Amino acid sequence: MVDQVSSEYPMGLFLTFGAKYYYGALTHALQQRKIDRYFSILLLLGKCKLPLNQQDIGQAMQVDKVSMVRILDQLERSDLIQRTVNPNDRREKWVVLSEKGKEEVQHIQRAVNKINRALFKGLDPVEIDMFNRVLDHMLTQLKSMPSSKVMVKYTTSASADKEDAEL
Amino acid sequence: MVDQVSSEYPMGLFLTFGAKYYYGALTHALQQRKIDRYFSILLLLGKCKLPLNQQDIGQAMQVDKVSMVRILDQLERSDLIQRTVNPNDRREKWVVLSEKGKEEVQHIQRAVNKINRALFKGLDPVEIDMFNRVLDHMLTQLKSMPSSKVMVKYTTSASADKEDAEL
DNA sequence: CAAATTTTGTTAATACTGCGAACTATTCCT
DNA sequence: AGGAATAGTTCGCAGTATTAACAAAATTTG
Repeated sequence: MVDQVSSEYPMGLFLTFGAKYYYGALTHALQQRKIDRYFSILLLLGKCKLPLNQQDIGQAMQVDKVSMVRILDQLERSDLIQRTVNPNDRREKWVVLSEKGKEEVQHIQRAVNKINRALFKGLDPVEIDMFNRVLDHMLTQLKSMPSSKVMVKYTTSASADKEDAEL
Repeated sequence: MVDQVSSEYPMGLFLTFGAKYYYGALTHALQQRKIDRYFSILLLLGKCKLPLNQQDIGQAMQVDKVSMVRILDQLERSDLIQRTVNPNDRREKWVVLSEKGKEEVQHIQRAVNKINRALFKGLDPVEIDMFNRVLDHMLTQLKSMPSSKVMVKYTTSASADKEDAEL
């Protein structure tokens, strides 16, 4: 890995590394559970009070509607979510967590909290706060730039884990 | 998009968003050039004084050796790199930029510099420095955690660009 | 020195994901 | 009422990560 964050390389490279390692760690932390993907979607559903339709979720997660169908099919097959037709607009389907889904979200949230804390271990709260604000600023700047579509896909493979260690 | 960086969600989600937007912007900035992928690999080849073999590159970029073959096949077909057998160890192939590759790297580097600067526009240099150090710290922490393999894939599609704007 | 093991690069087969196009059902618009 | 827009779906394509197996070369080991 390009061993240090440097302005000579695309910042996106280091963000990619971070994302990759992050989901690797999160998947590892949750490998005893059934769920191994779509953590953020489940968290979103757990947090949102208002019912969300499929495209709401897609927009929040930056996933196109076709992929969203496939993802929700999987989550529905795993009994983690349910789809119900919005009676006020019968084109829409509301997506809600099942009981089992709510259960899983608890575990996901705990793992996320743990890893998020571990990320910043040893840093000053001021630094953490500044990091979050700068990252926010970066995202805002990036969104304002002209852009070509880029897909980012995450897939996990159960094999080939690194040996265990303490979070 | 989950509208603000928050510790309630996996940090990896925001890193993913950033990476996605970043490469979208970079691809857009370079769409007049032939090359639309593997920017970081080309930059690495441009910066490294010592010759690199395929697995060196893979390790630096966190890409497995099979994928690296395919990527380098593409870059070689596009005349951006050349592979030569290391005479001291004839299993290895050294990967070097072609003349055309060196030319492209100039453009890539300019675009990267421009976008990296734009990311941080309006921020204090102290903040930028702190951001980089915290990101570095995060990567170090993440690498020390137990992990399952996670792939990150980037693909670009020329269509469906956002309308142009100033960098 | 010869045989076994390791390392580097490669190919083949499989699986998954994002995308565009086309389609249905429903709602909105005029 | 009729046409346009919207939400979700299906299908087929393209691109990529993974595993397994393999060849060639180098290293280790007995």
